[in-house]
Amino acid sequence: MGPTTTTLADVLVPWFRAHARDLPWRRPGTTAWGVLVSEIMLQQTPVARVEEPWRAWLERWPRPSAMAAAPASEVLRAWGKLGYPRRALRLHAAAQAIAADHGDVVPADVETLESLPGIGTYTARAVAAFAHGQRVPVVDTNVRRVVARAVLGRADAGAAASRDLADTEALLPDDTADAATMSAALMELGATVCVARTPRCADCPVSGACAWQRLGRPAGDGPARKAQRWAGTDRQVRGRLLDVLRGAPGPVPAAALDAAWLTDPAQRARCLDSLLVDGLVEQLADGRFCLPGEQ
DNA sequence: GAACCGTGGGT
DNA sequence: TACCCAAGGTT
Repeated sequence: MGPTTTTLADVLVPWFRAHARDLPWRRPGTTAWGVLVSEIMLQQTPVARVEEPWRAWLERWPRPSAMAAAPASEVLRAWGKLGYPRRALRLHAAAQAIAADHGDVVPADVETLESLPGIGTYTARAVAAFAHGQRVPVVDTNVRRVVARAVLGRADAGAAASRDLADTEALLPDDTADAATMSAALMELGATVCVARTPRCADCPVSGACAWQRLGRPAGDGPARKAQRWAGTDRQVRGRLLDVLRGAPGPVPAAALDAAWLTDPAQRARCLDSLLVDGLVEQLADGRFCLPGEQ
């Protein structure tokens, strides 16, 4: 054994205990189901927009079996405008699988979690670590950015790679409980201090050990991400169509959807078809359209 | 690996 | 105003 050295975890774990935001899904007593719901809602959606819907969901559907019993239409309405509604559909399907195949208990095993709809590399490990206390690396966009800067000395994380898991696993303390806290701390640092656009290095607990800082904060290689377009995209049109159906009490005539996008009828038709393919919309025998399972 | 999938707040 | 970005997953 050589001389003991201060690790990133030695600094970040205490920092997290002192500075962590009081988010509802972090409170004692939160179930694994509650953690899973929060993780799905937080996929590409900011924390501030998730807090209220999360509370409402857990009150209405406190267990997977409760949500599994609800029609998909109600799940989509409760999802509201959180975005990417396929996430809601997959969460509904995951709840049905958990209720039917796992005794209404959210699995703790990463592989089993990954086999559920809508649960990928990140979410499976987040649930394993934050809900079940396992010592597994949890790598999201925040963690990749913190590791890129503090450890690798780069301005930004590149594209996600399989290597990310090993890079992060190396930072976890041996103690299982501390490892989960470290993962939460890395995410918290990336979300509140080591942010993408204008990092607050003056307030950073690890700036003294940061490789990017040591190198003089070199600039990145330009835009790491492609600009997201929005106006006129299929995503916008699909959003408009679904918004009509969410706002209606039941099935609507085709004309109601036509009115939602007059700019380009061909695009509107194509988007409606893709929503049908995705299972986000259904058509009744009488020609009207509705949310799935509604009738 | 890249494109696609919503929505809205921050700068 | 435009553009950036957000606790990703699936194809």
